[in-house]
Amino acid sequence: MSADPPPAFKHLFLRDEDLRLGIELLFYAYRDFTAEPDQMLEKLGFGRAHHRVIYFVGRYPEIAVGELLGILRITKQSLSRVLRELLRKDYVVAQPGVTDRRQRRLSLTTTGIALERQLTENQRGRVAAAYRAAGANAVDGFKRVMLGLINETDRANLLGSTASPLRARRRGQ
Amino acid sequence: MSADPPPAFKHLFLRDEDLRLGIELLFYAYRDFTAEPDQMLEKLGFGRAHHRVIYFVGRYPEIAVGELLGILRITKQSLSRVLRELLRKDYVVAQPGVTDRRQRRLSLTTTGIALERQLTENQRGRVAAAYRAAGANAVDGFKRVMLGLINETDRANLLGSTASPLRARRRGQ
DNA sequence: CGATATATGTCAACAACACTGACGTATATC
DNA sequence: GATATACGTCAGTGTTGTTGACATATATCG
Repeated sequence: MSADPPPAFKHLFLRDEDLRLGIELLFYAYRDFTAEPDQMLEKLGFGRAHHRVIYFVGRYPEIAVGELLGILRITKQSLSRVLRELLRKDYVVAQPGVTDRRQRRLSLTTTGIALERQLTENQRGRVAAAYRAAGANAVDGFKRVMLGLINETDRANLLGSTASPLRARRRGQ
Repeated sequence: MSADPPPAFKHLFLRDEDLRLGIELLFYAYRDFTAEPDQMLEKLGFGRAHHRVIYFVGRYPEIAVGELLGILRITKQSLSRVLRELLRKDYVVAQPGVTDRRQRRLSLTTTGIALERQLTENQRGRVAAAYRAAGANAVDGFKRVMLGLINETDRANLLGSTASPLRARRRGQ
């Protein structure tokens, strides 16, 4: 057991505790935020990766594969496995791009939309409850800090919320 | 393309966009928050799971295995693999509990503390930057919303920050 | 004291999801 | 026509999670 810090370092100590709290909030919030949707997905034979794809395809209809990769930051091989299932089971459809026919532009089917709604409902409810409990002022602060935690590239994109998904650099090959 | 919502639903629409933004902030923040430490860990032959163990053992020295499991919400078999490596490579030490000698109470070694610091430094810096950019008021709001996203059990525990890790129900067997 | 519960560990098998490397095809673009 | 881009596949591998079964030491209760 170490003694309390001398008064001169009190500020520094508090700041460190504060930063640790921030780190932990991220961990616990993400853990609890994903737990229930994960359980729902399990019953359908899907995993969290499927959720992410369904979510962002729902968010940006007609998104190109490359754009999706830029958001998820995974390799095309990883996406491929998940996406193939979603296409085969008719949750997602792909159609050639209009201006660039090499692209496969992804959208949710009616089934996909239903699933997306069901999955996201839980998270939406959780966010709504937290917003309500904290108040509008706190929500503003929440957003500002969260944006500060996110890399430049996507930060701008999230602010102009109607904007199209930014083309971020992909990983690997 | 659907038209703008009629004025009567404007509020509802904004609210929905707002909740979606909340969901996405969580995703992007967690993604970017873990990316750099993950890269560092990779060089040491460790993964994110190792980081989590090192972090929480550092946070709660002499933590019992069961308590750690309650925080991480994984099975003891999952923890075992990671913990064994950390013990073998002398990042973590275990000593029998004083009052209950069945327990193995975990602490970081000097090496472990050094690694923890190195790993967390990045995240601490990220949080510090976000806090600084957003301002003290926003930080308060951030904490309140984040706490609202976390399940009851751990919420109380996070507020009294000097408290010992709560004994949460474990999963599986 | 003996029965039972608890804290922890191990072995084994399996699944989800990430990665690298290599290579193929169609379409754009210079 | 050459080259770059968007995308896809096959194959192999590693980390991290899961279940199920079983073992050991210590605590606790009747």
